[in-house]
Amino acid sequence: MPKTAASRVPAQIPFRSDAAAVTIGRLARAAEVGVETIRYYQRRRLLAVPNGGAGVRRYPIATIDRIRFIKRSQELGFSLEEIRELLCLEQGGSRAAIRKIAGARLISIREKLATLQQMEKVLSGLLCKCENTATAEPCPIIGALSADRLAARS
Amino acid sequence: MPKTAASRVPAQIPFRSDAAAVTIGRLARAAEVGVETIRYYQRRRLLAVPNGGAGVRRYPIATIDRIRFIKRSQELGFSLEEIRELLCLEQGGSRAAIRKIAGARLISIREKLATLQQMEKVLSGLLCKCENTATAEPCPIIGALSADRLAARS
DNA sequence: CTAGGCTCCGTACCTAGGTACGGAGTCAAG
DNA sequence: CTTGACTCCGTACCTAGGTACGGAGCCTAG
Repeated sequence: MPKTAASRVPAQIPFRSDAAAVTIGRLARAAEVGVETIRYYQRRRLLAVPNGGAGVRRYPIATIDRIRFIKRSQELGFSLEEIRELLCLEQGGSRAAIRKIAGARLISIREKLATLQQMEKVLSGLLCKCENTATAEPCPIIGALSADRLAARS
Repeated sequence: MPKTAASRVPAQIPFRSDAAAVTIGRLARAAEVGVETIRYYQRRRLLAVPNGGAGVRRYPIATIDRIRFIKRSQELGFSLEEIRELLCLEQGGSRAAIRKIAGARLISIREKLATLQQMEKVLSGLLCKCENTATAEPCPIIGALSADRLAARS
């Protein structure tokens, strides 16, 4: 059996074991993020720095869930600042405040969608036109980009 | 009549007038970008630095069109690096090379669209569920973010 | 006891697309 | 000739979300 990270886990946490706590490296592996990422989240105040000021810090295992919460929130498009607010509201949460953050994010997602859909429409139209134009002709894509304004319709 | 930028235009460019040329400030106002943006495009090699090494540079008025080309290309999602390539291909262009750049950009736009559409679906579903849940219940949005994985269906 | 692995901490670096600043030079009008 | 606007040039800064580095301290197995 190789000396992996998992096999090096001691049977009991040696000293000052406040209800199952791990070092930052172990936490990072468990949550599948980098150690630097955890420190970064601490600087951004998404994660607390454990109270003990001296020596190696110990993190409660619940921190793993907190990091996973962050990652899942990012998948929905939330910024770290928004996630910080969501984490504040998580306990005893004001449902209205949570809906407000999520609603704002939804609006911005829809705005980005509209922008991208417009880009997609124009660009696919231009590509199509370029493919159906004689090789001797000037490129319709370059032509459109050189024109006074981009045409939305092919 | 106020002493605007336009009114300060001399009737004739005073000296070394190579077929109508302007200073960077005038160019920036004409193309509706900042002076710093033009310098930035020079550093990124999207715009040439005029040949004369000494004193104040003069830019051919065709540079205005070049800057507008850049701006319109950005509206279609092209990066500055891609735009630099498009500008190289603009003259005597290989149509196939242009299509290749545009096609790659179209693919990445469609990928972003798919990601955003997924986000939109999940988030709008969660918001809807949150609005239709009793106030006493725990927030379904927080619940979903705390769950093992985000549900794609409401 | 020593080697190694890990942690702590600050700082710098990365992408992308700029924006801001400051000192020195230039240029044209009054 | 002076003043004020502009230009040149390098460098630093910004957002967002991290990643990388390096020296010093800690901790544990052998």
